[in-house]
Amino acid sequence: MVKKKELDPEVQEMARICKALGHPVRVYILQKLAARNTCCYSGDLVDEIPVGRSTLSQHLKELKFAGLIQGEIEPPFIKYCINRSNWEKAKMLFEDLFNPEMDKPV
Amino acid sequence: MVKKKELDPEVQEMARICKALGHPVRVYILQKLAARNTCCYSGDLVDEIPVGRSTLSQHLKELKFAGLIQGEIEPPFIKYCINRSNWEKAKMLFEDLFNPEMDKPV
DNA sequence: ATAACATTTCGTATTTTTGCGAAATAAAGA
DNA sequence: TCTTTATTTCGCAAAAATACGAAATGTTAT
Repeated sequence: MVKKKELDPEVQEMARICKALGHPVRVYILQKLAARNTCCYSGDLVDEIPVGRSTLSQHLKELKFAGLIQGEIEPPFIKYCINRSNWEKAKMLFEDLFNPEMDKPV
Repeated sequence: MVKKKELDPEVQEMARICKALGHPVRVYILQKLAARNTCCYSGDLVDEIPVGRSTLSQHLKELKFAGLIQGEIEPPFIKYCINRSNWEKAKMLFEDLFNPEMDKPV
């Protein structure tokens, strides 16, 4: 009898990351940062994304809290970029999900 | 001036999939189905997951709606398994996100 | 037909997420 | 110091997600 009361921490972590990715604005930001391997500024993003400044700020905050991006102050801006180490961890989690070893016990 | 009013459909799709993955129970189910390349039944799952039957049913419904799983009736049960074609599509979306071509235009 | 079983839908309550504008913060320049 | 600029926090409202038990649905077995 596998009467679990809580799900595996790895499962929790995966869900946490996916939740952070679960909004078009946040996907857009991550896609941009990941693809160009560069950084961006809140002020630039607000011209490309259909949300107000404060809302965008909240999305950035969430991505930061989830560990997927990091921001450093570069006056007069705040420069955001991918948090590489966590990004790699997330990448591996997704790779495990989509390319699992098929020989697990029943 | 790239004054977008709506984000790219691909971005929307990605967010939709991530949202479906953004809950521990749903991650658990998908992980199980993907890893063992097999099917499962609502009645079995309810013993491993700390939620009630109706709640589990809703999560399954959401995964089905998102296209990630499919259910077929196999009386007296309903057998759920991965929707392989959509699963491959999702896999590719994540691969693109994590392994982007770095030579995109600025 | 009716009883038993597996699962879903319904109604509802609680919590979380999303979004905005106004006000706050912080730093740079006049 | 007083603006200006860039961004965040606050306070709030609206919408969506989560969870549950009760009732409904549909199927199999008696």
